[in-house]
Amino acid sequence: MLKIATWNVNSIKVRLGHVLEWLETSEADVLLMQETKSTDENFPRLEFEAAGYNIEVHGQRTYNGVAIASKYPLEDVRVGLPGDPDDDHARYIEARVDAGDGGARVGCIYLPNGNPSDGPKFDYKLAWMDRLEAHAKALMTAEEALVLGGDYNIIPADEDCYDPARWEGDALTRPESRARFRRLVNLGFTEAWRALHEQAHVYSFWDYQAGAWQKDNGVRIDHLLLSPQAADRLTDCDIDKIPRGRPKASDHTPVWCSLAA
DNA sequence: ATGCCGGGCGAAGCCCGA
Repeated sequence: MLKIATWNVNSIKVRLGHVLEWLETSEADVLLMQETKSTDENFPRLEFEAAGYNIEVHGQRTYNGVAIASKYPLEDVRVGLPGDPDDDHARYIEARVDAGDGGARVGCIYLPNGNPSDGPKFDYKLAWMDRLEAHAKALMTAEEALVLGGDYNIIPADEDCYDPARWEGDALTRPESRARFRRLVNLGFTEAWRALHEQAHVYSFWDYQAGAWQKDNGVRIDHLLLSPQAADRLTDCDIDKIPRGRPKASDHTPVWCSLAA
C-alpha cells in the first residue's frame, strides 16, 4: 500500500508543526507540498528527515516553492516543468518513489492561479497548462504508475464550488482553463477523488476571509491525477478536513489516495 | 467583496493568493 497526499501548505515555515503532525497521524508515505515559500537553503529538511522522510525541494524566495517528502527513497528527481527556459517560478518537481513493485512516479504541481483574467497572469496559466499537458503526455509513454498531484487552481465543474455564479469568469472556472484540464485528464488520467465519490460541494480550499471556512464556502482545486497503471491500484481517496479547522491553518487541506502494492 | 485574512519581506506598507 502506498499512500500519497497533496497539500498546499502556504508557507512551510509557518506550517511545519501541522505538516509533521499530519504525517504522523495520516501515516502518508508521500506528501506533495506546494507554496512552501522557502528557498532550498531555508527549507526545514532536517525536521522531515528526523520524522523518517526523505525530502526533495524546488524552492524560491517569497513565492511558490514545491517539495516532495517520502518514506521511501526518491530517485530520478526532476525540477521545473519543461518547455520554457524563461519561466522562473518554482512550481513543479517530480521523482520516482522507490518502493519496489509498489512504487510510483509522482509529480508535484503548483499550477498558476491565473487571475485576473484576462491578462498576462491568465496567459501564463494557459501556457503553463499547455506545457503540463505536453510533459504529461511524454510521461504517459512510460506506461508506469504515475500520480500527478497538487494545487491545480482548477474548479473542474460547477458542483465543485459553493456558488458557481460567484466564480463565473474566474480563472479557476474559465472555459479555457477547464478545457485544458479536461485535455490533460483525457490523456488517460483518473481524477482520484471524483472517481470514488459522487457528492457535490466537497472542497479542499476555503478562503481565510468572510468566514468562508465556517460557512463551508469552499472550492475543490487540489487534485490527484492517476495514470491507468496507478488507477488500477486505487483503493481509497479522501479529503482530510481536520487540518483546515486548526488554529493558524493553511487555507488548503490535504487530499490523499492509497494505491495497492 | 478583483482582498474582509494571512504570509513574505522587513520593519511600514505593499505584493500576492483564489
